[in-house]
Amino acid sequence: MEELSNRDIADVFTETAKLMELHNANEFKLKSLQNAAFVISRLESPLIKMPSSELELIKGIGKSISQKITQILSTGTLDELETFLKETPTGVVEMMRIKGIGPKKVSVLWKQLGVETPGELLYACNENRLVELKGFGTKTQDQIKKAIEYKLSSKGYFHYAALEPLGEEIVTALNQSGLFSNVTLTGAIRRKCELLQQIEIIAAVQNRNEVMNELPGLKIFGGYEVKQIDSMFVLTGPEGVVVNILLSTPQNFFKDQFYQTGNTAHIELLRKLETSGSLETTQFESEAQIYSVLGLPFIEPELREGLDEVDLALANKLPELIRFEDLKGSLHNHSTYSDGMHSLKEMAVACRDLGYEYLGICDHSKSAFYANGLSEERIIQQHLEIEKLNTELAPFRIFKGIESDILHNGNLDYPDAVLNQFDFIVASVHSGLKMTEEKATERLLTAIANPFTTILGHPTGRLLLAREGYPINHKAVIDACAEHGVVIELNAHPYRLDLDWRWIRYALQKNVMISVNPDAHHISGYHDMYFGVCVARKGHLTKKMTFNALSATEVEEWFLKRKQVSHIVK
DNA sequence: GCCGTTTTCGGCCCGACTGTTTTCAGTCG
Repeated sequence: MEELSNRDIADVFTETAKLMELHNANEFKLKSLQNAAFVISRLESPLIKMPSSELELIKGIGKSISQKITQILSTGTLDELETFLKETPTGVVEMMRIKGIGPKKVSVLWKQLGVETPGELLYACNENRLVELKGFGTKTQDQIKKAIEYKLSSKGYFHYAALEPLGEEIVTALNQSGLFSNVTLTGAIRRKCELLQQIEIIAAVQNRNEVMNELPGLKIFGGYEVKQIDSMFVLTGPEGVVVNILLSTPQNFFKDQFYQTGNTAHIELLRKLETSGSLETTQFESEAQIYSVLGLPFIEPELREGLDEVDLALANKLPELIRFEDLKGSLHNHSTYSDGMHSLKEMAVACRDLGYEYLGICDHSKSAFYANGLSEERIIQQHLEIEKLNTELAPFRIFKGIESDILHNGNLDYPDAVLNQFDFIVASVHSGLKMTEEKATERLLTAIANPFTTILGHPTGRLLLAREGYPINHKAVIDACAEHGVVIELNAHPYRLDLDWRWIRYALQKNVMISVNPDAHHISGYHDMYFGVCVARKGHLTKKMTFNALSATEVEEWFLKRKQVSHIVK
């Protein structure tokens, strides 16, 4: 074992004191540890060289602490520390390392908000949950948010939504620089993968040497660290964002775009179709031409994952993918009735102005106390307001929905008589996220079988780069939705994208419709449906099978039919 | 838990800073 410095020993005491504070241990006991850490860190001579009998002579170190020092020197840790660590979720310990929050604030976040990882905390910041807590405010929330985002990005992965705007901005800047004849995104960002490690770009230029010196100096790359490997530039931004720019030529541009976009498996599958080096010798005018030479229709970038897209293309059975413009309404949105930022009317008007036919308002149900879930009285109040707005904004239509918590036993959150007052119900899990797969699946199956359930909300509860979803048997859940005519939500929040796109194919096989829901807590949240469409396309979703690509009339008919079923079953 | 004596228990490291307060609590180095 490496020799422990005074610094290391002090750190063990500091860490222990922090955990003691988190667990509300004796204030003065932990202060003595803090004090010991302070004294030790300022000590000139290394404790490891000191006879243990002399430890107690140091001011601030008594009998107990000198024994602790001895233990640290021989084992590298402390019994107390280990005990506290066992009693604390690792994510909570990690939260204490976030700059700006210490044990007191972490304790509030953990105990009052139920937040157990930095990722969940980031999500809570985005949902504006912290500002209401005592001792917290907007500035603290912003500061925490920034600190966590930085931490996450330093791990090397980014949410698609975090990099896409920058990617587009760089492509535009490169185009406008006049240095290149053609510029495009490639790789995972062009395939619209939900998580990205970098922004990949191809830029075509006739004379490579001309741009070599100029590219790093472009204004948009101010503050970037630049490395050049052959014809590839690797630029690292101040926030840790990595941008790879591959220099191509006008002649090879589409070929390079093609090779760089599909993942390795996709390219391998296509190489098998290649006859006598047809790709090597030919110059192409477009990517579509490349596929055509291979005897295939154009394969959309989102599909180039090396699954069965090449077989489908060979059989001419590629799906016609859903487009963002196909969406006709937005279901599952929040207002100030629960934890949204805008009033019902503001949400409705904004939705209408974006060109949608309808809005499904789904505030939280009563069990979601943290989100100001609706009591039965407030539901009545909200419904009156919706009716008034429906007259005012016609033909725009607001559907009365609720995001009903799925309770631990799988039941919904209101009695049937109350559930019956809604046009539709999104049933979601928000608590008890640590069930076994068997229990979590059983819970969902019960909720799906409930005749009032219209849409199953964010099926696994995952938060990308932040929290694993609870484990579920996807096939069993999708089968149940097929059996009971329940629509599955593709929650389009860029942290969720849940149902995972890899399961959409199975849902489609079972004839289960998918609703691309923004879960908007803010007017700007409607845009998230775009990210939902990105991954929905990866999952081969079509317009026909997209629930909110239906017109207001069709959706209304579906809701009515579904409600009739609930009466028959009863 | 440790210290320092008013020798047996009461008070405890510190100054700056920030953000949330309305007189202070929490964090940092």
